Amino acid sequence: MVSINHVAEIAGVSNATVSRCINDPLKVSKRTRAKVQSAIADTGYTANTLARSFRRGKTNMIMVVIPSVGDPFFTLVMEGIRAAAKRCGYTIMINETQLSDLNADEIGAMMVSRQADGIILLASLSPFGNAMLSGTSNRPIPIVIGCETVSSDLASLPSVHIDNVGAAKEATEYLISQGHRNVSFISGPESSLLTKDREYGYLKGMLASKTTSEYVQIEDGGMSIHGSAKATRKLLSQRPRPTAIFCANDEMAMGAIHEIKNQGLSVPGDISVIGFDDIRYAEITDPPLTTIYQPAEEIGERVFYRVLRSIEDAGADDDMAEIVPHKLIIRKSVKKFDR
Amino acid sequence: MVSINHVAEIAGVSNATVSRCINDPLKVSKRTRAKVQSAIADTGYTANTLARSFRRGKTNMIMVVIPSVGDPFFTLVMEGIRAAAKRCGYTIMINETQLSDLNADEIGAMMVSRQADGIILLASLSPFGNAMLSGTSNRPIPIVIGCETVSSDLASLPSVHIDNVGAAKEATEYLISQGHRNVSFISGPESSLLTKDREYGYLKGMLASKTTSEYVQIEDGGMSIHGSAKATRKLLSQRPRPTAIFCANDEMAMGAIHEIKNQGLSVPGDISVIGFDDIRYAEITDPPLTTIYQPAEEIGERVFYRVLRSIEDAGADDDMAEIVPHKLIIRKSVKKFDR
DNA sequence: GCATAAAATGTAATCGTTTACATTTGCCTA
DNA sequence: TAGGCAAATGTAAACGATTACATTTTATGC
Repeated sequence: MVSINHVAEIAGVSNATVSRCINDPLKVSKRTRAKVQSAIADTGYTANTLARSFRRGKTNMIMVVIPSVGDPFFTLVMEGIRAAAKRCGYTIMINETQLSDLNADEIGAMMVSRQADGIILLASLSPFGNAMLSGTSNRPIPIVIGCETVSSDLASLPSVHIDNVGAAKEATEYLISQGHRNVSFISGPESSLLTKDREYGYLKGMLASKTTSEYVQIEDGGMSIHGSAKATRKLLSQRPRPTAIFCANDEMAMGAIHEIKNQGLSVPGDISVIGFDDIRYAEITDPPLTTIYQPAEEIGERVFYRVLRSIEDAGADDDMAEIVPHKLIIRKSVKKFDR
Repeated sequence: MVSINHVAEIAGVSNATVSRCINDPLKVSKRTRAKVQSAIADTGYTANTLARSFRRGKTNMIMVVIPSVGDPFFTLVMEGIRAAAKRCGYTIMINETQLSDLNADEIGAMMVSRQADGIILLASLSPFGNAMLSGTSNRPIPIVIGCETVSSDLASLPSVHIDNVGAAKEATEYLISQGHRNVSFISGPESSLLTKDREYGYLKGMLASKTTSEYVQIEDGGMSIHGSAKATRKLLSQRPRPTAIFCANDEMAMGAIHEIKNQGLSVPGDISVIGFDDIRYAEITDPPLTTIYQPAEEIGERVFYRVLRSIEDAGADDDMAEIVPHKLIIRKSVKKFDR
């Protein structure tokens, strides 16, 4: 591969001049600049990014960790991140890390590998205790959590997300306001703290109502269609049967609706369903899904600027959670329950 | 940050010894190894990946370019890639590049930036002519295309995909075998060559039948739910109305089904719908979607090994297209048409 | 105990950039 | 035209790892 030195030789200047030509063209005279530029064109030279990042100690890359490519929720979050990153001259790299693999050590390793200037974590981080994460001071590179929450026991990290507890409580209260008493919740895996928050919100909502506690029922739907279908099957076999099911995300709501119909029941005729996230499929499910909207694009944008600020001014690092507003979107999957 | 030299100093050895301790521990005596290891533990040293990759001229990373995070089709492809990469000690980085932005120059820039040892392109590459791509010899790093196809006019690239033309023809023929004559096709944007192949397969299928040419009808659905809904609206307003709609992917089929129902028609009662890809939602649409299955995970695996082979043995580079088998999955969105 | 081979370690160059500092060139003014 | 200053360029030292080669230490056989 052709290096800066080849170019320098061909142009008849020193490598420093070539470097300046690229990074600070005004510092070199018009005449030499022309020479260098033609040498670059002739050789087809392109800078070795690795060498440059190494020398500069800066990659101008932000790494985004997501649990799964193919999760429709991330489309808009990424759009927000990408747009902001582009404006600021940063490149985005995505690292897909299955929820199960994700632990503090791995994230620590990423942070320390210096391959990115900052990390955006669109996933939860359960098994804490890694020193790297505990204080703002000893993090090699800044990290900000988006959408998810963070356990506050051992450590906290800067984050941008909605009030998951409040939103879930709101959804539950909506069901109750529609006359439902026997409302079940389909939850995700333990590892997702966000899901636990939503579960907690559900419990708070149920508690606030005058529902008897026997109606409070939580099944694990594993954040997947099939898991949710299975959980739904179990819920539907109970007597008395729930009249409404609240799912911790839309994907599971889709699974629940499918299973309910499969059993010959109707949504919302027999069972009402409510989801969470407002992914793009929510409006085309049959019936269209009532759900909680998250301002995904805005979260993406904010989370990026948050990382950026920490990169540019290490002192600006803080551990605050930034809460953005959510919204209950009423469609057709919930019906008044009157009996 | 603590470098290898700090560690060396603390352990009382040379940096070369520390390096050997890390990369080839058997080459250093037990006693010094212990000293070095405790020095590493004390200092919390971790190697600077950038420096290492730069020096070695190898990053052990493969970059996967996908048009959109949040496209459910990629889940399984990525799973295949990731599993294979893990086995082989490679890290996967994902670069989300919107279809519209994707051009040969950008890919060329990536190739040349040396930030990855190879590229997997899960997207098409339309505006050709970049020298970087034309011959196997002058590609800085190997690139393999997965799922998509490549225009063969100006250049060709190694690839792994199904026979899109054949599969689309098969789907069309299936509809015709069910008695349909007036079959429309909802296509994607020009930039996706894969879509064009499917369109071509549709045309071949229609041609092979005795359908009158007035029944051949193609609408652009832009690969999105809304685009497809709009295209469907247009198709449904025609007289005679199509009795079946074949969509270039499942997402668009979901949009089509939604729109058909919206108009008070039934699927498959009034209109049959067939999709493409067999994403995870295909079996829970209402009705479950008849579609073409792609062995996504296998494609991911193969495409990875293909890149790997080129990395390890530059001579092994070839421009062959590897065709994997597809399969028509019959569910409930197509009904016999008898009149 | 000595010669010799093998194992362990050290020395220093190297990868391709950037950049502080030194030097040269060009220009202007007195 | 000398002197002085600014602009342009060059020189060489980093950055942090790896590694070919040189050197030292250890082990082995007689």
